[in-house]
Amino acid sequence: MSSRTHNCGELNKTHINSSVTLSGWVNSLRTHGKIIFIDIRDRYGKTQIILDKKDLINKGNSLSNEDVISICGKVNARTKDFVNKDISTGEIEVIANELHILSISNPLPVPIHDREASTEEHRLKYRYLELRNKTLQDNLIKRHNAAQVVRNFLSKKDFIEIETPVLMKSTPEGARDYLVPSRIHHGKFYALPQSPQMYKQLFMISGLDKYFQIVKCFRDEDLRSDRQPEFTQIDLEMSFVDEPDVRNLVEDLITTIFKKVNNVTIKKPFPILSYHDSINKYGTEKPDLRYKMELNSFKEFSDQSDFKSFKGLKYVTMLSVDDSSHFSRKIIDELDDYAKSIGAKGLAWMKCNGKNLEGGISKFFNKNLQSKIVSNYKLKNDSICFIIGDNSQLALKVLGLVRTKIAQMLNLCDNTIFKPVWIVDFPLFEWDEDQKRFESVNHPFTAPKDSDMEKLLSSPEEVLSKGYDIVINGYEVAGGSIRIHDDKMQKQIFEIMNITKKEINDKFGFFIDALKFGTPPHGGIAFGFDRLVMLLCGVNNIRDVIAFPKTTSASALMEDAPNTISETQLNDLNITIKKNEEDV
RNA sequence: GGGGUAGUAGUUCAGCUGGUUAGAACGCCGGCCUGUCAAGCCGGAGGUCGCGGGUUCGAGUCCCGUCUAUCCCGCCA
Repeated sequence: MSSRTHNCGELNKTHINSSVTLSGWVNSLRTHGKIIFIDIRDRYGKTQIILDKKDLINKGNSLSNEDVISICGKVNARTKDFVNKDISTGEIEVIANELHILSISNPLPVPIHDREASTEEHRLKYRYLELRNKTLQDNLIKRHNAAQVVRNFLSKKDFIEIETPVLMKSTPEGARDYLVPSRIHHGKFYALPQSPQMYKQLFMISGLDKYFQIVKCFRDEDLRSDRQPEFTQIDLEMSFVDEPDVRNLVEDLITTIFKKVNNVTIKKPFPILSYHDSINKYGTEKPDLRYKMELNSFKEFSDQSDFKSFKGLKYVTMLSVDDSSHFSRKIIDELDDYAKSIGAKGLAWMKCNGKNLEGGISKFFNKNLQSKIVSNYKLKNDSICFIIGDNSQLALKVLGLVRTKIAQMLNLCDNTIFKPVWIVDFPLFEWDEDQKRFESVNHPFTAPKDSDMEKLLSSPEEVLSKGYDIVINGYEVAGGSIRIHDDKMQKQIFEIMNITKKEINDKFGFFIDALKFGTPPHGGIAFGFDRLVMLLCGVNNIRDVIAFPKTTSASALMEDAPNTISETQLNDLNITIKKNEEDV
């Protein structure tokens, strides 16, 4: 009775006069007294059903949207005037002989066909209903397709997918771990993996020279529109490779995914940008190259001006935009507020009027200096310059974010265009002022550049790494490195990071031991799979490509997680919950 | 931890400088209707204005606090 001969999206002229059974949801209902139209829907499409027999009409009058029904009937050609070009089955309709009501739906708390017409709070609470929405279903189908392409592509290249533990050891470096208390070992905890980093390197030591996995990872940090606490990586590692080998493979993989899933051709090889250049030209290590608008050092000119706020500052950077007509005083003020909200002292500006500058801080620059600026930066007539100065790289960072904001304002972000870029030559370490020690920029297993080995002890801050990120349209889509495969070097890196011998031994001893038993040179990369799917779907929110996402406070509104647990459960784990001061 | 935005019917919103009984659309319930496809027409039900304080003769509206969602900064090796 509830079986179906066809889905709701496949009937067409070739099926005319056949007897069919369709099952699905009542998408909409149009009652006309002696005839009722029902659009029946499943994930494949919609089909119009006709009820014109008395007993069926009685039954049909009791239906409402989202009831689940099954109908048997005959496929009928629609006359020309009644063809519906908007749906795949629009040339036919099914005249019902039988109508079975399989399930009655309550009125819905969220509309299904218009996702915008409902707050996210509601949509997440009733996510299973929102997932009836076609766009969201299409996103999940695209996600599936991308995963299939990855598995096929890598399998053909002799990679094998191996699962790694989800309950692992907590390590001190990196993001905050999600922790799982042990029942058997009171007072001890497992950590959920931030990535399977050490396991995949151990596979290389095992001789499983090409590994990959599509795997959930967990980081207990605050969320963003492109960041969830649990997320999926395409993780891969290979032996006997150097940077170009990994880059070639990854470029092949990415172009294959975009071709097969979206039928988009991306040119190879991808451009390569050093970390240093990326920061100086775009103020970020994840530049969006769909638009140009590069940052320029302005220090040379600001130092000569009478503008005291900028004089002698270490970083003064300038961004020029061609058409100043988009920038009313109100818009400039908004950009200024934005720059201030993210840490700048302010956003200075000047407009180019032929050979001279006007408005904003232009009065602090004499005419001679003004024309030098115009010719030096080849400023176009009617362009506008935005300038930020600071004694730290914050100036670059903020102007980089202003650049992104302006691009959004000017609609320069076309989601059907994909501009990948490799970011390379990262520093190996950065100085952590709070902890007064060096920390890894990537992770502590990243190899230093061969040419920088001598500087490792004398000036660690100058050492570059064999790390690489791939950025597409301003999203960090993948990151990886060539790893250290020498135990002494690995130990040395931990020592430079001022991790005590005991801690190295406790946390990483097993791993450094493993490196001693014949470790091939190896390297790899991990993709943020959710972000990749975001790009494929043309959306800018990670929740739109995850079936059951978390909110920005890391809770699940539908099932209400996280939740409190019973005394019994706590007792099993030998855990007591501390009372807040206010509660006492 | 910090900043911005939002919270009024099942849903999305309106509600002016504080002033009778808080409105609309969609949805829901009842009725009419043989060609609609966001069907149409008539009628009806539906509200602790997120929560807690305060100011006031009077608060959806003003003030303070708080919660939730969202965007951003910090954070995310």
